[in-house]
Amino acid sequence: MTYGIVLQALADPTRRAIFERLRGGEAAVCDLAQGLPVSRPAVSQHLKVLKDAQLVSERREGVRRLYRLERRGLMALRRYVEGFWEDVLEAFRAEVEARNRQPNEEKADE
Amino acid sequence: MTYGIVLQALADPTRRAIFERLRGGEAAVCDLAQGLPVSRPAVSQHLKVLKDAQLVSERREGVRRLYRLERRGLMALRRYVEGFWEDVLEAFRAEVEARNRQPNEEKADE
DNA sequence: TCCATTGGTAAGCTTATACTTACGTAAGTG
DNA sequence: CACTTACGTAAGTATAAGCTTACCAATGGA
Repeated sequence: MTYGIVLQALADPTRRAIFERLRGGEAAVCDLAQGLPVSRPAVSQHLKVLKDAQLVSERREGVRRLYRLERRGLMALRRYVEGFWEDVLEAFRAEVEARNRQPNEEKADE
Repeated sequence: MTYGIVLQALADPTRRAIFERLRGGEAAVCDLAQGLPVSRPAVSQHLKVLKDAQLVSERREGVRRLYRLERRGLMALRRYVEGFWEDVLEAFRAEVEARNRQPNEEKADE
């Protein structure tokens, strides 16, 4: 049920840019803000959203706060997508099979 | 690059409800609207967004339009998530390994 | 202690978005 | 040919969401 907040968090392009930037390892807020077309406070706000979605975590080091990827959020999203994917594949297989069985009578029972 | 529109489409709870409802097979717009707390036109608008994201497809049958799950959109999202997931796991493994190698000198090269 | 760096938060603005009602259209039915 | 059913779209509105500037707290030198 927590994948909703994850999807919402990743829906924003700026937030995705931050998230994907952290693939390269942890980074401080000011570093993230550089290279983005938005202000540093905006980045802070985005990081809060990502953190609430458990997509990133924070670690203090002196004055700086280093953000890194956090597995939980992505894991939740992954579970959701994979589960759905299985269903879709299964439905697809069933449909193909049904079509092969009765190639000329698709609407037999309607 | 098309996963952005998919994420945005699935970010909305009502849209997710429609999407998940279609797990059970194809359904017409009016059927979808029943069981949702929004009007039928709202459902139509949501379906358009889902269709643009290639998460659903449409089929006409008489007056009705039957919507069903479409694999492309979910596939794009799946690729994105899986790729990211691999990276995260890899980073995690590398970190654990580094920690095991030098248990008392985490900040050796800083 | 004073100042610089870092970053979170508040307040306000502006745009995006999800909703509504009203309307037009296409396909079946008497 | 009316009439009904099922939908999409247009127009308008209200709330959400992302951005900005201004401000405050905490840390680390000089």
